[in-house]
Amino acid sequence: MTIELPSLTIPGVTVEVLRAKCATCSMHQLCLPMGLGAADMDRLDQIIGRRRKVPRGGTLFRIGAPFTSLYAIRLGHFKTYQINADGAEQVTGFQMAGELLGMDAISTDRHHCNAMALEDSEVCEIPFSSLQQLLADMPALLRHFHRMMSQEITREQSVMLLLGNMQATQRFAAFIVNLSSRYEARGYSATQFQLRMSREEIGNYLGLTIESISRLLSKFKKEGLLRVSNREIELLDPARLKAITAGMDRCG
Amino acid sequence: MTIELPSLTIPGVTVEVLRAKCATCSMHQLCLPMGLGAADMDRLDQIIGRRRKVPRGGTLFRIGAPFTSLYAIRLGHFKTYQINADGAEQVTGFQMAGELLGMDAISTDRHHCNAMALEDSEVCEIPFSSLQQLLADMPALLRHFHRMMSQEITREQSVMLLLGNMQATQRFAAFIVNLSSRYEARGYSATQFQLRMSREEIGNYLGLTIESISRLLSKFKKEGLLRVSNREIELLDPARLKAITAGMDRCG
DNA sequence: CGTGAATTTGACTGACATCAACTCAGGTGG
DNA sequence: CCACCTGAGTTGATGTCAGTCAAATTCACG
Repeated sequence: MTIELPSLTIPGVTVEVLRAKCATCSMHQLCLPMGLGAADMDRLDQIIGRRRKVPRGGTLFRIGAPFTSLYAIRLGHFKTYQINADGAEQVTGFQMAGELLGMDAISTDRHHCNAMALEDSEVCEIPFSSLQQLLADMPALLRHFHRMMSQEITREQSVMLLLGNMQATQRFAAFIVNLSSRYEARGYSATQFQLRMSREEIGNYLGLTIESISRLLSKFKKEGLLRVSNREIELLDPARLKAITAGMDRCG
Repeated sequence: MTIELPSLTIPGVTVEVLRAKCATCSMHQLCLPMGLGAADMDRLDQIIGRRRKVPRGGTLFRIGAPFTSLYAIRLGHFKTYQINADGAEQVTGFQMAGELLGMDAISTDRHHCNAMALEDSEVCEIPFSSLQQLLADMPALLRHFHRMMSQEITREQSVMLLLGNMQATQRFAAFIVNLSSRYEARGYSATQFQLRMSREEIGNYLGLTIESISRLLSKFKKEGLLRVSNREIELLDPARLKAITAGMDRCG
């Protein structure tokens, strides 16, 4: 187990999490926050299934596929998306290393969304049946697992808020700020990072068109909020971006 | 324990659930689907805390309040809503008897949304610490609890789909169809029911204005899809409504 | 009944979508 | 090395769906 990451910001609260990771996989999200003893940690390590590489554009699981495992992202980025009855996609989230995929499939034993790698990525498979047995034995792990599912619920609620009553500018600022804080939590720069997703995917996620995203990027650039070069982004005025996110910025 | 409800439709799959309910409370959602033995059922009954009445317009819990219990709705209807940084509300869901409230609070031990009764209602308090102990002992209950949390995740994903890429007409049809199937699952009429929420609350939930909702109701009425009288609604052409929901209806 | 709140309806407006043309980056092959 | 190609992204002109504003109507309740 190696010390690695500083702290994780959960909407509203900052918790000390992700401080180390398993030797087997980067499962910060399952191993860590609850101070498991060494023996417990071993048991957890043992149920972690095979690692799996997913190439850029590759699919980790599809809607309707039987659910057997959760997936912890070791490396890379994913998007999850739903397919409407009329065939339209809706991106429901972007996931990065240290996050857990597949929790929506527990309800019916089938996946409810597709998960696609945005770049060459690697995941750890966690057979859910094994995990369940462990959960029954390890209250701390159980509690943490519940926190993770709950966190996914609150994440989605924020997206509902975003889609339901924010304007385009506010949505986009919120998106940038969210990415920024997630990279920061992982020990990366909060002000400089690469967008792993296309403008189209961002637009789809935010309920906007690709043209709108492009215009918003230009606007933010012009206003000195961002430096943009292709998918490389630098936040020049994080405070103001946060203000826009919060709807406290009326001039933009 | 009394036999009561037929079956519950989860998006995509129909599962036999909710077949009976506890004597203590109408906790279909926790007691039922996993064939608990009588002894287990007793233990579950014992941890159910006091019943609590919430009058119309009353608040069950507020954003930021410490999390101690989940709440099973015995009777009545609730709405949950978030408050934006700039004070705007966003309704994140409408809940009815047999549904569980408060799961979003597990992640940080604080509530992330407000829950307000839409009519005089009654809930059972389920102290989460007691529930956790039970979960460790009863694998079937544990599995079911996970299903419920997962179901909330998929529910929210559908709302994201709705807000992210449906048109007003489609959103509203989806809303009506969703209510209809939930009432049907509870043994009530699928074609005739009361809207417990105001036009404003519907609009807020669907990312539309109260005027738009009003116009949509009128439109559906004119097209012979609905009969509407105040908050009383009758579905005259459920099949066509479902078609609109699915985006398969281009004439509307 | 009467009063205020909720809802409906209509006219107008605006934010974002759509359509279309153009630019640019990165890869391929001559 | 450069011409070409392709797909991603940008920018501008125009259209439209739903929002805003305002007034009329209905409903709920004392």
